[in-house]
Amino acid sequence: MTTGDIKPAHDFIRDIIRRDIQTNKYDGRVHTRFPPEPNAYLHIGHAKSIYINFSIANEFNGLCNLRFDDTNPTKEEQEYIDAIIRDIRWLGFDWGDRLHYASDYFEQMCEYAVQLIQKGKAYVDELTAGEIREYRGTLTEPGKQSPYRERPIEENLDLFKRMRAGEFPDGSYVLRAKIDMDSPNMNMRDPVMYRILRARHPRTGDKWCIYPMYDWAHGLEDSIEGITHSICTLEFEDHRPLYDWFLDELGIYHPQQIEFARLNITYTVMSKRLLLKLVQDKSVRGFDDPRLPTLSGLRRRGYTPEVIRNFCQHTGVAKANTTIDVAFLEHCLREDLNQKAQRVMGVLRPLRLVIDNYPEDQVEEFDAMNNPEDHATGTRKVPFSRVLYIEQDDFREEPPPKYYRLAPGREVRLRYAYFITCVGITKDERSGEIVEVHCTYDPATRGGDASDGRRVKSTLHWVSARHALEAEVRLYDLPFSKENPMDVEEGTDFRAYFNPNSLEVLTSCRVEPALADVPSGSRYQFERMGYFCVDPDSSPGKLVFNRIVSLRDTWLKIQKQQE
RNA sequence: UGGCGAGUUGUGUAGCGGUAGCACGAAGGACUUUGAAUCCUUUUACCCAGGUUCGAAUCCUGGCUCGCCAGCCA
Repeated sequence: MTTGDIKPAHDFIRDIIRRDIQTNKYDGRVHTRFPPEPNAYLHIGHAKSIYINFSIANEFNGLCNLRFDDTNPTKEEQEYIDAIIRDIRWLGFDWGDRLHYASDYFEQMCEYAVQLIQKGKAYVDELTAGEIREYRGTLTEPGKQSPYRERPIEENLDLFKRMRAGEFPDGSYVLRAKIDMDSPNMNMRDPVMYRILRARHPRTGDKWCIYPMYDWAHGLEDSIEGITHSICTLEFEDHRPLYDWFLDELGIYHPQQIEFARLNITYTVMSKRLLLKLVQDKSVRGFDDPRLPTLSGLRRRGYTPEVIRNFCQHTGVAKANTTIDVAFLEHCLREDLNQKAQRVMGVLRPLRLVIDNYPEDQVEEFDAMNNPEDHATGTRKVPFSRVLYIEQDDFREEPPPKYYRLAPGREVRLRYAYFITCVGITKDERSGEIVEVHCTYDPATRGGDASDGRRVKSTLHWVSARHALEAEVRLYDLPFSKENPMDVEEGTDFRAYFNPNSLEVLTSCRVEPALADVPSGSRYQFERMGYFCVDPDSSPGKLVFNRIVSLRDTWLKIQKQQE
């Protein structure tokens, strides 16, 4: 697959928009928006929505707004506003001067509410929350009308004014739309429009003590901003008749809502509420934990914005609920990083290797390619000496079938350096653990080629013990052990499937000296091991890398087959 | 047993009355100074049953299955 290709974007949303342009429905205009509630960090599911809204606007010469849906101050915080802005910028999207807030429209919304009251289409109710729930009926039984439903218009006007003025305690009154308590659509059974809520709002402070409900506010926000296509997720499908009702009763500009299926990925959870739980119970270290599908987590892990954009583009847009295989995300990662990441040698689990016939004090430098996918990146020098570290996995005393790496008596290549042959091992007398491998090298293979045409079956990465830098490497595995962690057995919680081995910290890794001053966030391929990103915890004295993703590993597959 | 929506290979997606395509995955092979990358080959699908039609994944009818909805959350 070539995720870099430009797909002739053709999905049901773009079909609708093309049709609307042809019929001149909105004077040919296309104006979308991404409307997050600032109550949590964004995750890759949001990235899909962001991608759809911004790229559609871009494709059709339209605009896309960023609008915070800040209608519930009990859950929303400035920290989230800041994080969301940072994440969308990082993804590479720009909303120009069109950063809006639902709270900018509170006054206008109140005026609309008064209009509805005046039309006899809204009333102040004083049923308790519990009573409202009872009166609403169930999915199969119709609701009952509130005894306050037929209050005179003047009284409603007065009460609503006093609700706003702060004359009543929290929860004592609500403003409800007067629609249809018998509707088979629960959303139409006189939904609440305003509640009394004394909470400090991140932007309006204590100015308001009544706040609009999402269902009331959302359609108005889109209308006020002149949005043409209000793209949202499937669960809002049966709210659409309600938005339509509000807009039509008010007689104001009417965008078209289009719903698409939200993104799911195997072995993770894609819900703000659940991600918050993992953070709160310290299963992970924060919203930016590299195991989480949050944008800040993926960024810290080492994802590039391009990976996420490609992924979003190629997962498509549809109305059927689907779950993408996490392997596809990893594919997108490797595809991008393979092009971009500088190659380097790093040993994760070091095993001492001594070249018996190499002069004690000699040091050589070999030229290593920075990126074979991009020769313009040039080469660097890698020091070589008598004592090296190789990967523990790259030596077996008793090699299994199809194992090509180093074993007693076997010859392999050290990348860019020499052919070496294993001539012996040293074991710890007590534990029996191999502590050192002894080899001889063939000076005629300098640079890694045998002039006599001799071949070896494998090439190992290595670092010079004297020159290597110590590093910490954090290995990540899937955050959950179950394909769908939401599919919980009774009495358990999705956290029962949290993968306790999703983080493994290796503290005695060795990397080549070229990595001495790497900046936080830079990405490398440790040859044969995977892609790694410098963590913010890293410093020149104490390097810390996150493994972004391993390389595809054929040997691992062979081993699994052999089991 | 109310309403809304959705069913194309293991996964995701195309198709819009005329040979079911693409990508991921999987399996095999070529190449290889990364068991990577790259290249080649193979593999499996139209939810079911009727109907319309020369011809149906596509249109019609009926069923089945799955998702969402009973916050003063969004």
